[in-house]
Amino acid sequence: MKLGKGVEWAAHTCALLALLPPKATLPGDSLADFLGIPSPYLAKQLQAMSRAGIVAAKRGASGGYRLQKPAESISLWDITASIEGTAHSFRCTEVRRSGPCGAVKSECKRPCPIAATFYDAERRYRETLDAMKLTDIVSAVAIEANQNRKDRIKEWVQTNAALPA
Amino acid sequence: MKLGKGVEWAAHTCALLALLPPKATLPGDSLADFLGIPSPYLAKQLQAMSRAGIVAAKRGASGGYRLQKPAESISLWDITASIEGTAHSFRCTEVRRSGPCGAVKSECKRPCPIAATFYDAERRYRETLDAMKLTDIVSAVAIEANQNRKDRIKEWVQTNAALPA
DNA sequence: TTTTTATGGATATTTTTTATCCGTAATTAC
DNA sequence: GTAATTACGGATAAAAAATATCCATAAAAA
Repeated sequence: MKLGKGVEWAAHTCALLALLPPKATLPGDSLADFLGIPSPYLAKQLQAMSRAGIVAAKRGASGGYRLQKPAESISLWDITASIEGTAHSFRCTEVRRSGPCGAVKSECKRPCPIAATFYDAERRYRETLDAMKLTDIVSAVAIEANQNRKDRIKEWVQTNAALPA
Repeated sequence: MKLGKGVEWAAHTCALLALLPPKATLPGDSLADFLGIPSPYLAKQLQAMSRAGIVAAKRGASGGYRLQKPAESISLWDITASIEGTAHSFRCTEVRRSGPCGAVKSECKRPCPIAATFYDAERRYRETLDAMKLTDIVSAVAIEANQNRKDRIKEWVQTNAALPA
């Protein structure tokens, strides 16, 4: 059971976008530069989040990305789901139906108890991520950071962000 | 986030082994046949469960596999962990440390709040699977099955299981 | 002694992940 | 209006992981 590293990138990207003044945007290349990750690949995650309605993309000069919703209504699950999808982690191939003693359809009205337990576990996993909002992440990160770093981030944002005309 | 299909196979295999009389064993080939899955690959999962102390393997004629512990002390998490390992699903590459505004070591004493949330979610996932014991699975499966299927399974077990001399 | 069966290693195949590139469209700056 | 900037979508390629198989060996029973 493994998540792609795009999830980590996407989450940190959103945490950065949450610091932008309203309506301001940051280009994909700048975001990748800030995080020290390959830009063309991050672009994929950004597109996915754009399609999911998490970020708004603006083309053209002084374009880029910004959050499309208030940070308190974006959860870590929203971000994860936009990158990884919402498919079940447990793939039930209905083994119980095959083999010499396979069950017939009438015995399989309810989901297999093994699959049902995994789905329940996944639901709890999802709920935990969904309870963590982008605002919570930003607060937690701010607590850890020292003043010097906060200043440098602020300066970097002012240098790289574009405000609409 | 995806689990290999070996997990499903391993779980159903254990559910079958739980029906054996004490000390009786079932060969790997028979287990694969019962589930209708490729035998050489199931052998890998059986070896993994053997190393994890979930099943006991007995070589030689009339050998095979049986549960090594009482079914009530084997959980769905035990089985999953033996096949998939216990590594975190979220891979934190400490992105916060890199880039032009990367955090210094003293700011990273606590785990990144993003990673911490994932670890918390994983813990709940794990706890849910750990609460489901093999005995619970066997009971749940028995409730769904009709009498005819139960009889056929019983017959199949008697035909294929080997009792020690 | 022969047959049965698990073990561990090696290998092959397929799928997924990771990563990059490019032509196009949209938008702003000049 | 023109040129520069930037996102978008598709195509592609390289790397890694999952899936699947085979074989030589060891162990144990018949």
